Amino acid sequence: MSAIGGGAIEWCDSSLIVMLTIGTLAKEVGVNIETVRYYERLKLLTPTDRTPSGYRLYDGAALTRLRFIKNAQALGFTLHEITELLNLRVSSTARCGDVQRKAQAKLQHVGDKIRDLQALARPLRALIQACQAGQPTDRCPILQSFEGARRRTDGKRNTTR
Amino acid sequence: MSAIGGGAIEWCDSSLIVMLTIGTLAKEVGVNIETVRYYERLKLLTPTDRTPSGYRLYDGAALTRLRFIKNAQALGFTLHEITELLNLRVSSTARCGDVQRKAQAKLQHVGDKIRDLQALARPLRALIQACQAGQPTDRCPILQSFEGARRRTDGKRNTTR
DNA sequence: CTTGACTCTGGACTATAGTACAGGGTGTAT
DNA sequence: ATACACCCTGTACTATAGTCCAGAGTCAAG
Repeated sequence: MSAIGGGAIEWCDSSLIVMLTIGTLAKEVGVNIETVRYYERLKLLTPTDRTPSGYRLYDGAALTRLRFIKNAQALGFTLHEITELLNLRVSSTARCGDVQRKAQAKLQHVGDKIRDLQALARPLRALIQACQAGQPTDRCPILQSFEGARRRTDGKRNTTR
Repeated sequence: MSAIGGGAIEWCDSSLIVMLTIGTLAKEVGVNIETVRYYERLKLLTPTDRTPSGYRLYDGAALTRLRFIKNAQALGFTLHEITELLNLRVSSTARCGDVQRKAQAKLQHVGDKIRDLQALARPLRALIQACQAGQPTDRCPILQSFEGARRRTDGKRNTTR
């Protein structure tokens, strides 16, 4: 069916490693090939290796990373924020207090999102119930989801520009 | 301080109603004035009324609606999806089965997001703990968040084009 | 040794979600 | 009556996140 096909097999210091070409990787995750190259431009996903002729090769870690990116994106994180998330790790070089602060901020952010989504789920359930009972609910019930004080945790929309 | 100022007051069938000008509304929610006008172009937020000279006027419902839009957006919904959410209601005209199907799909979508965010929170907490214990965790721990079968609930990325 | 599916680079194009004017009118405090 | 902060329409520009394409090279099968 294809010339290079499923997974190119490489011999690498006495262990068998399956490497994927860009097309296979993209199909596996369900994204466009161009998107993968775009992420490379952004330094978000670098090929594990290249063939002598210049073809990009990706290993399982790259696959996981690409899947992570698409998932985090569906949760409302920008590619920039995803880069930050992926760089969060306690390395010998990174300052620990720094990592901890960033991780805590992200955790707060994630917690806020979860609460907001739960708030959104409630009127949706109520709407489904009202449907079953045949009661019309004209004034849109979804609107009441996020009542009360506004947090604005994420410091976007900075007017200083 | 300002010419038109806080909230214009209007007398409307024997009840006092505070109407906001576009600038006040925008400041209240923390968005740009142009954004409000942009949402109007998209038919997402129509002014409640206009002054004789053509100034847009907004009531409390418009304020709630704008806040909802900004919140839903922070949760990863597109303006198009938000329009759909806001149109979800059981009206005399809307077919109930239809509304129920859409609401159920949205609820599923919301549930998936909550689960994914919870999955993302776990390694963040683990990272903070590892930090406190002073253990380096080189291979990025966040990556393991979304392991297992991929859902792809939202039918984006349709290759038929 | 050609054919077809695949890949490369570099640049142009698109959609979404705003932002930023320009040129002009409105409203009110001094 | 004029200054100043606000509003109007319309058009152009920006950032983010892709997506498409041209022209050329690569790889495996027939």
